[in-house]
Amino acid sequence: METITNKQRKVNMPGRGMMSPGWGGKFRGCGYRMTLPRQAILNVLQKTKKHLSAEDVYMEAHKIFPHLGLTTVYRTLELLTDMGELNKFDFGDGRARYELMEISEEDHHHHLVCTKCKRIINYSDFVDEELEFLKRAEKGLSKKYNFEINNHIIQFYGVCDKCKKSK
Amino acid sequence: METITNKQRKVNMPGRGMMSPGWGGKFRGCGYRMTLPRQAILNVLQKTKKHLSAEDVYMEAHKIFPHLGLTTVYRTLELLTDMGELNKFDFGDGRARYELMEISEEDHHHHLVCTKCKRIINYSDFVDEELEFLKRAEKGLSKKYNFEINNHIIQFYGVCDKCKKSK
DNA sequence: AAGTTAATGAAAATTATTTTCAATAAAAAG
DNA sequence: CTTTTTATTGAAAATAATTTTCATTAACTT
Repeated sequence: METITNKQRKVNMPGRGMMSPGWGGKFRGCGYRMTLPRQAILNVLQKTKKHLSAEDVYMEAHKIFPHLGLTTVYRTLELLTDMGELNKFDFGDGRARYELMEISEEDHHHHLVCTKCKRIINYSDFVDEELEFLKRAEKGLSKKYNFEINNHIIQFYGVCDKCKKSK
Repeated sequence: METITNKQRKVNMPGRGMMSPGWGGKFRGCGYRMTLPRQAILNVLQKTKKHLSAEDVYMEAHKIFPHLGLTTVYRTLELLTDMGELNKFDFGDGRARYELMEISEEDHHHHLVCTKCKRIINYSDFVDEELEFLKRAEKGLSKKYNFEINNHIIQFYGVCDKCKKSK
């Protein structure tokens, strides 16, 4: 596990493999700056397929950039969410959970949430018919309510296989 | 605004008009008891079409049953949610919001959430095609993952009419 | 009417998240 | 490359929603 220090800054800057290019531009395009803490946080978000909480992100990013503070994690997650680059979820366990858009998009899925054990199952079945439905709904809704739709969430709640068996 | 006192208990018990019959039975069927605080809370939930927070419910129910405590509101809302009688939502404003299943069902709708002003628009368009999609998804998912689906959430996030205009 | 036990409310505790503010470091300017 | 500007940072304190504790009360049972 390599850590990022200030001296290594240029080596680890976007476009050199550690990071998909473009993040710096995205930030700067919105008037923000690309910083080491933000890089570390993005690295963590890009490497996982899990739904991390702010604390989870902090623990992981802290390994790469030890000086990182939890506050900065919260701020960065909020920023990315506002920029539309990050999906924020509530699975009912009392903390927000996050997933990069980038990842949701290349692997379009929704969630089955077990209300007993809080397990999350990603599913990507029915994507075709779902996209069909979503496309029409979005078009119709944005017209009728003059509402600009940027994102959507579909979640099913119920009892998972394991919890059904352990009853 | 009438308040409920202990002396009025029998008068106000379910089945006498203040309350749709059956709540007492539902509670007892699950091993719980029908109590005055719960009646007051249910009254509030049944009278509104808004998405109330725990605090909202407390303020309203407190008018009917002044001895009520906020803790009891939280407990009752959790209980009803676990019983599958109440939908719990997170619209991103830092507090949970609730809506009786009873009401969601008789007026099936989903939500447009404005990420700028947090306004919630209920919509019930596309319900037919949606039901079609949901029915198939639920059947397929419950078979493939052996997941018992009890509920679902669909939310669209974006910018509402007013916020678009005030840009 | 008395007994059993779930439910209650006040206060304290917990916990995720936000705010404050002086110090730091990106990007811009010279 | 140095200086300037200003966004960003992290530690600590503050906030606010929700949960827990525990002695008391009141639903339902007998």
